[in-house]
Amino acid sequence: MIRPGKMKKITIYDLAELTGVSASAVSAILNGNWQKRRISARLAEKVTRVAQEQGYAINRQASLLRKEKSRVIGMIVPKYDNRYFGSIVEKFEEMARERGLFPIITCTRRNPALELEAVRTMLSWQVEWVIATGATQPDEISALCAQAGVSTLNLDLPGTLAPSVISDNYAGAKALTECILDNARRRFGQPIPLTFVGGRRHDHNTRERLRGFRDAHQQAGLVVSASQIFIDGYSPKHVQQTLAAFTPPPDGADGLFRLGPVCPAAGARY
Amino acid sequence: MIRPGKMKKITIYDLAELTGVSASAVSAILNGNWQKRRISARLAEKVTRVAQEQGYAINRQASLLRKEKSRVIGMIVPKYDNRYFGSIVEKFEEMARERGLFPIITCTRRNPALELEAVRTMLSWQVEWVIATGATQPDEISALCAQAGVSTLNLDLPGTLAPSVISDNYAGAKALTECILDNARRRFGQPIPLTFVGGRRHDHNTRERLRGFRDAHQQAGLVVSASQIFIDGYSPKHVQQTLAAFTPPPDGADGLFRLGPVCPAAGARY
DNA sequence: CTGTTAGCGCATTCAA
DNA sequence: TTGAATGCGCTAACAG
Repeated sequence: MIRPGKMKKITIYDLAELTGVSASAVSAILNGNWQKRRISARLAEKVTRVAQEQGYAINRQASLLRKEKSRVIGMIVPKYDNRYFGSIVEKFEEMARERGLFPIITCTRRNPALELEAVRTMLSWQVEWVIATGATQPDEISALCAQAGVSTLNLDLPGTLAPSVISDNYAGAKALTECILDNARRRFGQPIPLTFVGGRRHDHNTRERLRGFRDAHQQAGLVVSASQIFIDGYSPKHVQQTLAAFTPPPDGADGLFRLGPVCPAAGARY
Repeated sequence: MIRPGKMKKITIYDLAELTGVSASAVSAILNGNWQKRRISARLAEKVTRVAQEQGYAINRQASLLRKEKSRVIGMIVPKYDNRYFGSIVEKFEEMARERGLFPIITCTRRNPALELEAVRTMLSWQVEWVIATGATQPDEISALCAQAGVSTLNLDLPGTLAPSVISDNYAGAKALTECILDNARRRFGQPIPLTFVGGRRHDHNTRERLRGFRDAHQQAGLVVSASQIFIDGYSPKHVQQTLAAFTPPPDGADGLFRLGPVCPAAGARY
């Protein structure tokens, strides 16, 4: 078991002393601009080797303080514990790394206050961009970031102050509903209205899905009554409660499905 | 649509000028030690208000450069896109926040090189602790961190250089196997050997689960042959290939299950 | 080719 | 009660 002592962290000055070069030369070499400064390859190699040996790690704080660009990109996301957002986050991280950016991600649990706090924290870390995924208050976030000269992008839920990238929840829900209604018709000889469970009443995606659900019914000549709509949140607990209290209406509407998020990463399958 | 201009970020010096106080007083006030410096409440209130109005956000880089503790904690994790690790990450973030720590998380995809690169990056961000979750090379990570005076902890996969927190995969797999063998005996009147699919050959957890699997068979008087063991990785693709090529052995071993991770967050259910 | 210098924004002495 | 001075580690400009 290693007992990490309070060893002072090694700096470019230590490296300079160890190699007999100036600190600025060490900095240039370690940043890869040694050719620009026409430093000899032999020297560059030596410094690099010593840095390696000493386990030198640049101090990002000091480096960023001096530079004007941070190359830090932030993302807020409602949940990690979720295939949809999990894959978004994983891909985001990969893409950021590919572009030489440092991603910082915060899970904000659909909590408006937490979202803003997380964004404020990101701003204090000098992020250059913020991706707000499934944010409950995308415009508040954009406004806060704009104040600091930081660009924002909305993902999954749209806002009005920044570009938004969203799935077509309307078309997805409509296509899915049509498909199930068709199946029901084939099986039972008549169209049977379905029941809508899950989502959040003020959530853009839920509204879009509900709209698709309604339109598909209407198209099939069916009427959707309020008793077929259960919008009580996404959590399994809420849905379970809804289902426990559920009694199929007498008119035969016993088709039941839960409409969850459509996952673009996996490709939409209906 | 907001067009974020290149507005210069506001600093404590700007705030000092705006309020007619010195920068050091602003710093003290914004950090909550204004009473320690016996600054008048009225002044403190004024500075706080102006800071709010101007949307001031402390520059963490500068702040951390000056202080000796960063209160940054790092976690590496193999996958986000996974209920098990997703819930670990979410909880980790929550607990870090509760303690006033700033969590940075990196998804390393069970890639040893990526793991070390991620840890090096974390060190350059001055993390004070690193949690290595499901790391393929926990000891390399611990050594690297120890060199920088950073403490490590292994989660899910054990190491020898740092404390390790792991699930009891042996007991879990044994109990599960026993249960299925018992069911099979009840149903078919005789014990039928099972087939083990998934996992990684050099993975501690896989070995433990396999050990439990074997011991449960032995206890039931069954012999486990190599043809019953398919350890080809965790990815669905690999498992699918294995299953496609799978032909039940003639001795009746057609019981088949996939042994995945045990999820402590959800409670182990057998 | 290489070293010296001057901040980046902040927190912490120390002096007033 | 308060402000001026200092330096954290690094990079960029400039002077050799």
